Amino acid sequence: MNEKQHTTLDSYIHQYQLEDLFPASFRQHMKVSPFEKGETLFTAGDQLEELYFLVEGKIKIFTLTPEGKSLINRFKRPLALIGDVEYVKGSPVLNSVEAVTEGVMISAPFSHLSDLEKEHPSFIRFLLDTVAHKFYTESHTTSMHMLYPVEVRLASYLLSISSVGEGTVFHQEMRTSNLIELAEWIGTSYRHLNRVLKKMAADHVVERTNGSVTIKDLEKLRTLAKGNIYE
Amino acid sequence: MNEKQHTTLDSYIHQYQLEDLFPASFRQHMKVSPFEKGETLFTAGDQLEELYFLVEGKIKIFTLTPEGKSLINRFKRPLALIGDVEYVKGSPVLNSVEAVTEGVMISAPFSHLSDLEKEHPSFIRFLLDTVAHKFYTESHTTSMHMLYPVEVRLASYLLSISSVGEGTVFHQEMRTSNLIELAEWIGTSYRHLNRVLKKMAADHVVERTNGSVTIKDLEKLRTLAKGNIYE
DNA sequence: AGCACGTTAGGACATATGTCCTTTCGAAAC
DNA sequence: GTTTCGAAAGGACATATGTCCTAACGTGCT
Repeated sequence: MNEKQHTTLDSYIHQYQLEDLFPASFRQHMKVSPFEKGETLFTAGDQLEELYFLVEGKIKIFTLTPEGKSLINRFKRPLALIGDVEYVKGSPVLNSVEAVTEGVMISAPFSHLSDLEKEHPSFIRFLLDTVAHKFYTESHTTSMHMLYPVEVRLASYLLSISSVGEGTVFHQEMRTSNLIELAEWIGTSYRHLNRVLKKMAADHVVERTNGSVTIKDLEKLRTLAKGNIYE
Repeated sequence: MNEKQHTTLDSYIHQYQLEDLFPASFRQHMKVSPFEKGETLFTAGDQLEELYFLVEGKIKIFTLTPEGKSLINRFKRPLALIGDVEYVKGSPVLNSVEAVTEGVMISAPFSHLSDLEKEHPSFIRFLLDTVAHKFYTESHTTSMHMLYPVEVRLASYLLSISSVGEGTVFHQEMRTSNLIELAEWIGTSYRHLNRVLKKMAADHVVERTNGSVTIKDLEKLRTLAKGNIYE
């Protein structure tokens, strides 16, 4: 590892307060890997050899069926772990991962992590916290996806991205880069998403202008979401 | 704790090889709790105080919506943990739990588990393994539920309960106690399940006699399942 | 301007799935 | 044997969602 990389690694570790997790002696095993927008980072079925930390950029985790359908499981921003479950279970990659923006990951080989576990049990606790949280949110969204129609899910999504300060409504745009992606995230077809959006627009819940969607009536949205919200 | 309970607790711990996890000194904090068939064990939103181990019987984990719909997340048989994620995250119970049969759970208070963590780090590793596995299966079934129609899910289910010895097909009955429960498990309405079953029967994939379903053509079933299988 | 391309928007139709209701059926109770 | 009751089976209809296709639109490029 060259000097530049070393410096970068340390600064990321400092930035995210990972000093306790990775003692200085361990960092020699770690790597810094930048990635480009749109790049395929991992493919379902891959056998991982390292645990990755997303420290910059945005990625999406998704499932692809043999028939070509895709379902976005979640988006991730720093600080996020990739490969934690795979490390623990020793199983192949469950979902594919793609870069939504450019970014950076730092990584540590599985082979050295088992040593780290022994010397720093806090690392196991860290993994446990991470995986438990993943399970919690996954379980929550699953129930929602299974039990409510697209309209409710869309309303929940819109609520979750509208940062509502006390009473003041900031009309926000969607965070997904486009409607196709949003459809994959909500778990429906683009066509159907469009249909539901049109209905919401007709009911003055949202407004569509120039391909962007703006929230008009937060209260109606809350009613539609039936108390559900993403994450 | 009386003598009887003590003996019972020890025998369960022995049976499931939990000796290393719970040193003798810790066992005084543990309880044995039998439960009846149909009993509601936990309700979503409860605040848990103990970690439970299912050591006998069968339970189901499910979600209830305010509208009364229910979705079965999974069935569990010994040895299974309940409350692991809640313990780690300190959050209220995510899903309701009901006893399918009578059974027994043993439990340990959260308050003492943090001590156990310090003295026996292997306990954390045990939790991590458990939660990682839960996440893995949850994620798998989620994708399947979102991406495939009921017919595929039903075929997968039937495959997963048909223990197929080399070439020999054991025509098995379903493990869910009835079709209503099966519908909740697959994530559809009873009516629709019935419809799909009828179609499968018409195609000679299964046979329905006296309310029980028998697998007739394993190969066709495999084709229908498209390589998916539960768990 | 004119073209290329990805995104947005929506019509027409097919399919998947849900809701409500009625009938049948078999086991258990009387 | 008759009654009772929950589960099985399915008809009729409504709704949710998917598929295929076409058109409009905006942005960047030539």
